[in-house]
Amino acid sequence: MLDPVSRVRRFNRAVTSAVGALDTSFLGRGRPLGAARVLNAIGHGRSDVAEIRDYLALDSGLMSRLLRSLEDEGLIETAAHEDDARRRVAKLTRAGRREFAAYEALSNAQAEGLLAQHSQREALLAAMDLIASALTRERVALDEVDPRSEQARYCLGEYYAELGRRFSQGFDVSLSRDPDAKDMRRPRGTFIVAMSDTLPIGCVGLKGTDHGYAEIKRLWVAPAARGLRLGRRLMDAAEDAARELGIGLLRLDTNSALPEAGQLYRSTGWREIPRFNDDPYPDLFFEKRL
Amino acid sequence: MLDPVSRVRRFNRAVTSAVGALDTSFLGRGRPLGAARVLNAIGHGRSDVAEIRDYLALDSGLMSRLLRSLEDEGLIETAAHEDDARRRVAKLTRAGRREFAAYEALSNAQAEGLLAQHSQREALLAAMDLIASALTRERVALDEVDPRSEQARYCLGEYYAELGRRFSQGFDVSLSRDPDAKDMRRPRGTFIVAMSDTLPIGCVGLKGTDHGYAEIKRLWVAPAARGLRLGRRLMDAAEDAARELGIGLLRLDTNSALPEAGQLYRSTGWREIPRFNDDPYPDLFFEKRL
DNA sequence: CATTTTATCTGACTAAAGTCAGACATCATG
DNA sequence: CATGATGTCTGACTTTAGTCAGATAAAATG
Repeated sequence: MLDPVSRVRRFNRAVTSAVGALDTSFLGRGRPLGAARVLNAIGHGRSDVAEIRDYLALDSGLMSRLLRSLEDEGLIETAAHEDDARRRVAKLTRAGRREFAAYEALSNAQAEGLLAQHSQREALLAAMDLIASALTRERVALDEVDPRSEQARYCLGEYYAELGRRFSQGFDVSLSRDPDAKDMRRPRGTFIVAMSDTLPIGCVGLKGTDHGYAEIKRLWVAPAARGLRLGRRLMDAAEDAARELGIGLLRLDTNSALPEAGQLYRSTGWREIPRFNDDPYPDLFFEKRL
Repeated sequence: MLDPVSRVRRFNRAVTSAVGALDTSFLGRGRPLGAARVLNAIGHGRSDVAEIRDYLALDSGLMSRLLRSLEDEGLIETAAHEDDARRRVAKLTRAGRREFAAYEALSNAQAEGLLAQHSQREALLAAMDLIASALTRERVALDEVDPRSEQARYCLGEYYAELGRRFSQGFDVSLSRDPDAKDMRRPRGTFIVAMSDTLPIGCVGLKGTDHGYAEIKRLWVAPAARGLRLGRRLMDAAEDAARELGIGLLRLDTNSALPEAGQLYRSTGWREIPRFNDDPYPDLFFEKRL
């Protein structure tokens, strides 16, 4: 009763019935699940018919019929794709948006019901984040985004909060050398976030300088996503971007209060060098030639 | 992207596809899911046909056909129930046990695959326990068991380990007044474990004495199950058992290093009394008249 | 012991999901 | 611009799941 596999299987059973309950509530809107799923996929912004078919793993014949039935209900409209008249795009009508909103309300109610079952909400949410990150591990997308984008700002906020917790003297962004956003945009540098589904779970910045090297900044991995080797993937992506931009030398600074970071650098070809800036927070400095 | 409901829904999506993958692998054995589910229910020890039907929420007609198809495959045998010839009981044949083992292997492989996705196995397992406990909250069964049973011994082991962590001086069972198992069996007392599915997640002992009162001992709730008001449910069950046994006065001892326990007692009609034993660990003593 | 209740089974049915082959229009390529 | 590839659609089909109304036999009840 204690072995890991039984614990996972107990989790599976618990979660299966919760998921089944959502399906049942979806059926309450008088439409087969297949049609409801297509409607929801369109509502969530998937317009390309081929993409929906792929996402829901549907046969093209079945997909076609489901679209027809939604059209007959007056919930969607389809049209030929602008660039390729073989492809079709679907969008919700006014009635479709209403119906989609009703499904959204059901999903939200289920999610809230699930949360309400536990008085330690934050613990439950953290556990869910951890599991969702583990399960979607191979579907984590590394996206280059603007360092001022919502995703980037979220990651940086979490990063600063974590430094505040980990440094004995706390962390104050204004004392640190805050990189200029334009140094982390192409062609001088870039900013990469790791997205699991719709949640940012890690980031790294590549900051261009005028001193013949670029710097790696703001490497962060969400607590729920640790253990997935995401730090390494982010670093690899940043180094790839640097190579693309013709950068031959990288530097970074870090702090010995973050031992896992130092270990990552050492194991991936970085070598320690003397201090190369006067930022008060770092006490370890690394360099890597590409 | 940060609000609790989106986090829950992200978790739902992640988990749905993992669960779907198991169904798909079950289909790989060339049998519809309905039949596979019935076979597995029988394999897991459910023999009574009515019980299986109830568990899987199947119509009696459908259930009957599924049993017939498994019988035709030579995987199960059915017979009339010993005590009631209307009822049927099903059991696996030799071939059925082989086939069941194959399904078990698939389930175990899926569970292991899921675990392998995360290098921090313990963190992942703890998160799964937490979620499974929250989701099966209303299905937690309070069972009276022998204090020497496997479930009871597991709970006590966890309980002692936790005391060791929470007491600054550690905890050594041999120094404490370890209750005799026979004092926690009917008719002198009882021992109750809270079972979530197959996992014990809490316990409490009612220990009979010869001094005109009974004692509450070993109240424990697994970390993953805290916040579900399980402690209160266990105490209620223990008090109910005491009333059944004709016990009019209850006492217990606890330690101020366990503040949540003290709070529970105070809020449920217990009043503090002077020390009534010489156990070195407790420093708080309570009494409740039933 | 007659009557009612219960557990299972059978036949007849429907709905939903999924499969497959071919038709058709459009696009990409040499 | 002929040819093959691609994306969608339609018709014909099967499988799976599920429903419902009796039929039957065995308890339970008065």
